[in-house]
Amino acid sequence: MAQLDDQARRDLFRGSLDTMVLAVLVDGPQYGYAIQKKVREASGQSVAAGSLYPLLHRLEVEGLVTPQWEEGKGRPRKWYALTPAGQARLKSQAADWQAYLARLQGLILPALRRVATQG
Amino acid sequence: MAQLDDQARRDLFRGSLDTMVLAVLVDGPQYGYAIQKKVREASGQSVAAGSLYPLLHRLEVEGLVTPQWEEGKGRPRKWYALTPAGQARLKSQAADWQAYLARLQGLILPALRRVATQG
DNA sequence: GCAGATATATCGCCGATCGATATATTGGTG
DNA sequence: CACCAATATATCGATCGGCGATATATCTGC
Repeated sequence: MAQLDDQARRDLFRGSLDTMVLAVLVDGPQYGYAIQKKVREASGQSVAAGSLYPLLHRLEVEGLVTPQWEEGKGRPRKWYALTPAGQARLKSQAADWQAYLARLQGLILPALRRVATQG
Repeated sequence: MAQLDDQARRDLFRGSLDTMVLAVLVDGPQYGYAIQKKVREASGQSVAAGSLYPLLHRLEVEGLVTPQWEEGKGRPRKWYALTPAGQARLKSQAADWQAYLARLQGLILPALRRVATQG
């Protein structure tokens, strides 16, 4: 992927970051820092800590995830687990996302082909 | 597609509306109201006029589209044509979008399958 | 005359994402 | 020991795009 300018990178995540985080949690509880790395690996884009932690707080307030502090060595970790409501949300949100993508592809893919032959 | 709440619709568009509008213009110049309808048909989501017209002005300021007033019966129409810069932008932006999508699918599709079997 | 579709435009509000910053612990290097 | 990088969570203000509301104007049909 080409290097995106700041605004484009910002806007790419909009609409999909919530879903990505919920999707990461399907395989079991994760803590913020690990989620950040997983999202980065999956998307190829860095998520700012200033985006992720407020997002996790929002998901918690909505009852989609539940936190669990882990005391141990180093800075304590806050593990987040998907609630049943979170699973339901992921299901509908990811389904909506798929439907939206399918429609967009019907517009963008032909446009890409046309512009490739023109310019 | 299920009915998206306001915030979800806002965020979905935020990362793709520019690209959609540029894609619509690949097939030739269009005026705002017609673009609005085409985007609605393509995406299944309504674009607010208060989103579209400022967006067209931004694209114009960036030199990605050029306007042309059409005098005639009824309210005059402002036709927008894709510039070479606009074509180039569409090309790179749509390509970035494709790459990003491909990566996301690798995360979200397995998650959807897992959550479907769980709950 | 009046409602509704067509058509463009602007305004202030909202909120997600960001970079910067703070805080704290651990491990490695000089 | 001092210092830095990585790990780890958190908050703040700035930014900026999409939104609903509103304004304006023309045409058609009732």
